[in-house]
Amino acid sequence: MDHHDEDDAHLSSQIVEEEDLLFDDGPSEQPSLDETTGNADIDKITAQHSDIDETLRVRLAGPSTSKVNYHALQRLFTFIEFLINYYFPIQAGMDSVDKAKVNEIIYEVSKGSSFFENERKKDNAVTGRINALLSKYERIKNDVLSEEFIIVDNMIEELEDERDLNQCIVHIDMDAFYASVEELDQPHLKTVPMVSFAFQAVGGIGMLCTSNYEARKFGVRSAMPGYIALKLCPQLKIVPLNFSKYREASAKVRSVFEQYDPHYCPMSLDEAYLNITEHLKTTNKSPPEVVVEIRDKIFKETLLTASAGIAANKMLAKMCTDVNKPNGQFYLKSELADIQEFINPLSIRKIPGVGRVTERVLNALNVNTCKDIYPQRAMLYKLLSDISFKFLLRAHLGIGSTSVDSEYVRKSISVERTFRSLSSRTDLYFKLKDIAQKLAKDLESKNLCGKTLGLKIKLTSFEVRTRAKTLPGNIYKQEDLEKYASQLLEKELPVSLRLMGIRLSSLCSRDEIDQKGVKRVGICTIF
DNA sequence: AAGCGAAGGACCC
DNA sequence: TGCCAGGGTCCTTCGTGC
Repeated sequence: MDHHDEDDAHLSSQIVEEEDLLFDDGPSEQPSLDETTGNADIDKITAQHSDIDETLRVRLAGPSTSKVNYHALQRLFTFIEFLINYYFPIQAGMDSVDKAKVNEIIYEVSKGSSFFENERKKDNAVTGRINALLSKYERIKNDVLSEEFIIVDNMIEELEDERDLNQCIVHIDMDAFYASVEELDQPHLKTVPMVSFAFQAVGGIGMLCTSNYEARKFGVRSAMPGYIALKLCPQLKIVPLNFSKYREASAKVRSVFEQYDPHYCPMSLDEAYLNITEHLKTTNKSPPEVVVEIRDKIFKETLLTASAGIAANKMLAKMCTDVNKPNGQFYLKSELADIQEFINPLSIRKIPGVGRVTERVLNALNVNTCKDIYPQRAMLYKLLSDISFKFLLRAHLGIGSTSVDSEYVRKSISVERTFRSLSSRTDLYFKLKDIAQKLAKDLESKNLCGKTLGLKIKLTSFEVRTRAKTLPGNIYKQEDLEKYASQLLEKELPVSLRLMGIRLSSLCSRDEIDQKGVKRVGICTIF
């Protein structure tokens, strides 16, 4: 019916509804021990408490020399950070959890697995990146950088021109959406730890997609493998996913959004941005009053609660949603002073787009909160790429996009599947055929074809490889997908895989091409 | 010199 | 027993070829 329906196909494929917070602070944050402890073997950490305590005492005593070895300091820092996370992790929604025990269990269960080893490898790579940055930093840290300060300050002036304080943007996020929908149908689930699952690719109960608040008390979260969740909470009630129900609930929620902003932008089944500037002109209500009204309507329609953030742009609105979650909202006035006051104390991790890795990198450069960006701006300008630096600067200034619209242009389409480890040629090609078939079906339903074909494989070791080939013309048929993907796979053999995927990009509508797969170009576009 | 394709990652939901 | 998804976007780096 309305333009939003077209998005449903891609949005409904979204499985995980929440951020994967737990594992961020788990064993993937592998420490690299400093020279005194020899190597980076995490297994020794629990076994060497006395050594660790010694190191910890040294660290807590502060730097005793004026000459700082940043290389060693970084390793030490990572290590201490790991220790703190390991024993006292800060995790949202886990106030009543025995955090140490949770991480202990996760660590014990994951230890030694291929996944774990791969995470360790990735983490070491990040540490290498950080060390490279730090040695660059070492070279410039005593420079005055007056030129850079001037450049950056000019940049800030330019960015200020982008600032638009005249829009009222709302970010709305449903609370524990899938779990809450399940609780509507089965009220007894409200009082017990419960999760929904999907992906039984490799047997067992697969990956969790949502958890209710009871389950979170045990440290159980979405995007956690089921067997770990059961270790954390043996009485965990597991229910199957029921997408049609979530879509139904989502449609009701969206009908409310529609009333306040016909161009609202859905980000997933349970999340959307609205621009209520126009709506505000039709009422005497203040922005927060309007949002209360929206959330009330959502509740009346669905019996589900939502949280919201109200601010001058999308970035700020999203950050505001976090403040009073669940079932709450936060209004950030569109005044420069209020925005600065709000942004400054926040951890850089709260910036949408700053994840686990970027946080580590920035922390290593002494940037922990958004406030820290400003005094370090000249150094950051020298160390980071132009794009990354401007991204950070915008975040610090609280400048973000105010464009809310539901237009969505797909750039790529793909299908990937995980399975039990496979290595025989026959098995591999059989899987490839299956995946090509699924992709061909999706292409059919969306009337798309594309020119660049990509193969993705994940080895049994969890190493991921992607191979791509841009073809002379557009393809969409299963046989073609299979043919070109096979050529790419052939070069990788022999391998033992746990995942295969095919992606098609450089897309265009099938209506726009002739029989040879060549895109038709309108004559008038040439002249 | 600019542009593009390919490969690898970070991040988001 | 057995051991961590899938669908996207965007950025960075590198290499080749006009």
